[in-house]
Amino acid sequence: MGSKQAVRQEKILKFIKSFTETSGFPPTVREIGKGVGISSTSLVSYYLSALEEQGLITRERSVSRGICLVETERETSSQDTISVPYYGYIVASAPLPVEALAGDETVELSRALFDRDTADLFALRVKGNSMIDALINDGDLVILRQQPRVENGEMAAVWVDDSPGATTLKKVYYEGKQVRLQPANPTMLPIYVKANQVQIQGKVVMVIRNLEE
Amino acid sequence: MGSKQAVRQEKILKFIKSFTETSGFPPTVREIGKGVGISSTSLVSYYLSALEEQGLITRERSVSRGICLVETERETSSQDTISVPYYGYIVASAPLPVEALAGDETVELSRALFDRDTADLFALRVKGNSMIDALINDGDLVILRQQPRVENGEMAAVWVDDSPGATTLKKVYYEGKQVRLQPANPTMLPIYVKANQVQIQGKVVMVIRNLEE
DNA sequence: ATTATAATCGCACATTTGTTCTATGTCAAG
DNA sequence: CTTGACATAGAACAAATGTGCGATTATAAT
Repeated sequence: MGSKQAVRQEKILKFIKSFTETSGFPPTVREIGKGVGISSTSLVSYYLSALEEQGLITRERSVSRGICLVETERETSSQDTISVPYYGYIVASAPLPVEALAGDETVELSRALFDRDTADLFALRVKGNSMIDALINDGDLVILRQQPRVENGEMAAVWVDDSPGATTLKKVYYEGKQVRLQPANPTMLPIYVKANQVQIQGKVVMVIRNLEE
Repeated sequence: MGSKQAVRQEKILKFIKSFTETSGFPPTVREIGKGVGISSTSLVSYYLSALEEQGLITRERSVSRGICLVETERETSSQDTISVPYYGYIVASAPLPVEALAGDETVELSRALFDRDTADLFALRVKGNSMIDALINDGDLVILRQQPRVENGEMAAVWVDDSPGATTLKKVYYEGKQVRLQPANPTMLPIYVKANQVQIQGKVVMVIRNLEE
């Protein structure tokens, strides 16, 4: 079972992968040791031999950094990034052009971030801070799943046909003939509208805020 | 004109690429020499320096096989995910174990999301909603860049030595001998602490909220 | 407790490898 | 022809690095 050895081997594998990705070349025995908390080069070598035995890595004898990860099918075959179509900005003054700009631009995301299908996703960037009540700020990237209905309590991009004439991000609750649009921020009050006046554009599945650009 | 030097540099470049692809790690100076027909290590080093000057490769000083091809945009898109070490939760009761759990788990992210280096990034998951003032909610994944200082106004994970004894995410302003920790939410008031009482754990570069899991 | 086995460390050694310094060869411009 | 910049070797050296061995400690089985 999850013996200490197995855990460490896993740790070493991860380290090698991470190191190689960031540095451009594999780590040395000593670097691995430092990376995973082993203070003996021979022990690292010991584990490396075990990993080689298992066919998880390849080693060149007496060659510095002579370690090569054996890629698994999953990592090799299915690309681990997905391209999510980017539909531009979501503003509080116009409906979403859901079909219009299809395929124009895309946002690259790691597939590992998502559990379900990634086919019907699309992305929007938030303009203005009118959605701060949903913990969403100006410039945030919102990933949505295109669907006409959501579960109670899920956040969605909703187009309110009526007075405010705006698409916003709110938690949606179906309450009989009306719909309650609940801001994510609990200190703010909900809005009630008739069920036929709201149109679900998609369900919010992820929010990405980049502070560094 | 296609001087001999240019030809050889091209040859070296090709060799490095080919070698790296087949071996899984970059060649040594001597291997390059043998590969392109140069019998002097110093000459290879000489050309390598030239290539580095041109920005075509990256070299780590005194590191065996410390050569890294500078990837062109096209090639980059193939290996476009990075592994960010995941250091667990950030809670309001203990400092970050920044060094402790190195390499334990990782978060896979698309490199395209980042502009700068991705080497010194790490990830934390937010526990509790004590940081809702920073537009960050329970369960959010925060990507930080490990650095001891931030620019005025940037959001950082700060460890306040004093009374609250907590690590939180705040916008940091250096104001003489004291530091102003400004919540991201403009409706909340800042906290002032002495400069030597705060310790910057890292700068927040991205926030990822997954609503679907 | 005792024993056997697995884990772990420290160290020393032999290579490997990057760097540097000096010497030599090439070749075109003055 | 001389000069000087470039190109090339080669050797020498220090640092980096993989490997092997013995010793020690932990872990599990008896």
